[in-house]
Amino acid sequence: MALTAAARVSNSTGGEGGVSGSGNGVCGGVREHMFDKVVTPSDVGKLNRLVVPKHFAEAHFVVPGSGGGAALLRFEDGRGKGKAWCFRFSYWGSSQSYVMTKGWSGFVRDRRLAAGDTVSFSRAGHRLFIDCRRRGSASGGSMAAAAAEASRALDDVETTTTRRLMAGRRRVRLFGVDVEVTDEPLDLQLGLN
Amino acid sequence: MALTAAARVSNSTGGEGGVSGSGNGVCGGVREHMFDKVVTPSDVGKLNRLVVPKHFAEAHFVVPGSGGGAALLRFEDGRGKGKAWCFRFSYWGSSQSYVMTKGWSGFVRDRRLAAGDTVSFSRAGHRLFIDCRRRGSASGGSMAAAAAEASRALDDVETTTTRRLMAGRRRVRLFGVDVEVTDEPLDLQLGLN
DNA sequence: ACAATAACCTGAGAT
DNA sequence: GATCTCAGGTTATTG
Repeated sequence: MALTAAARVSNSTGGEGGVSGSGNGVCGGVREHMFDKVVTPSDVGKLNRLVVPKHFAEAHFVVPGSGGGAALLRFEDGRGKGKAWCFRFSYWGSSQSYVMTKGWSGFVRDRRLAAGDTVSFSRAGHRLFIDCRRRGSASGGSMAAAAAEASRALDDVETTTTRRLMAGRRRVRLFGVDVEVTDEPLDLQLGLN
Repeated sequence: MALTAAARVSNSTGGEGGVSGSGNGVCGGVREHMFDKVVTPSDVGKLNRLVVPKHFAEAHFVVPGSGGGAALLRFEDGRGKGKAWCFRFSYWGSSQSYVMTKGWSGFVRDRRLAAGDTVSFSRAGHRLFIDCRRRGSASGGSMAAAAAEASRALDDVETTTTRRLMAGRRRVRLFGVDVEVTDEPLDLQLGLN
């Protein structure tokens, strides 16, 4: 029952599940799209939290069984301005949903995020990125709208079928690599901005 | 980073800052006012906690540097009925504030404390007292309203001017005496009622 | 299950 | 304007 289950990347990788550390420097030259979400009024309102659809959360961030621990995730600004955002990512058992809490409202303010806009999450290796676009605007990212939609649907199927199997595992995967769970506060492990 | 920093009274007193152990028994014949607080709706609501203004907390209860530890404090009923209340006194790092938690709601219920009422903390040596009065009522205690006001103002000046100097000290003062910090749970040191 | 406790977070106002 | 404080929220844990 670790309250803050910090995730430290280990080298005990098994099967890597993406593009990483191939031809480029350390890792993370290739930017791959993870998922989009059209934000709701609640996501940009006074609740100060973004609900991350469960299938996306479990597919891309963390697998249940990690103790419901929280994580401080750092997302670089997708526009490449060097700016970064740290969000607290956790699971709310009461509502059975994954959320970004601390830090989220800052992003909403800064980027003037409004209901109907789309937030887009992507990564390059272990580097995470966040970006957004106005409602009604074209995808504009690395993926066409149709493809994104297809990908989302695929995610849905995949996660719903595997969720039960995954639940209860002790192993933790974060961003496609094996991680170990510790009790140390995350602030010491992931630098805040 | 001790979570529960217990305070044990030692005899290494330096300059004592009040009236104590003069002509009466052991100590604590003279009742001196510490501070008042007009309680907010939150203080008497379902949050079950009393926010203790930082300058009062640091001036009268504990000095930062003790590790943010919690303490179980025993307050005798100011009306002298032999009744006593034990409150958990601690620091909430997230909101940077001192609070009374466990036990507080019992006092609120028993004394029918309502928003706008005033809680008054005083002491006689090491014996702590708590009392309250209805909103709009005169001071009514052992001290005239004017005197209480003056005392309060003095407290204000003292604490605001010395706060910066006090912050970061290693020494700990509790109720006017030097104390040493331990990691033992306080429940073993201060008896509950 | 529920209530009490503990901890965390943030906006607004004061300094 | 940046920092500090705190009222009022929230979730989480415990019994």
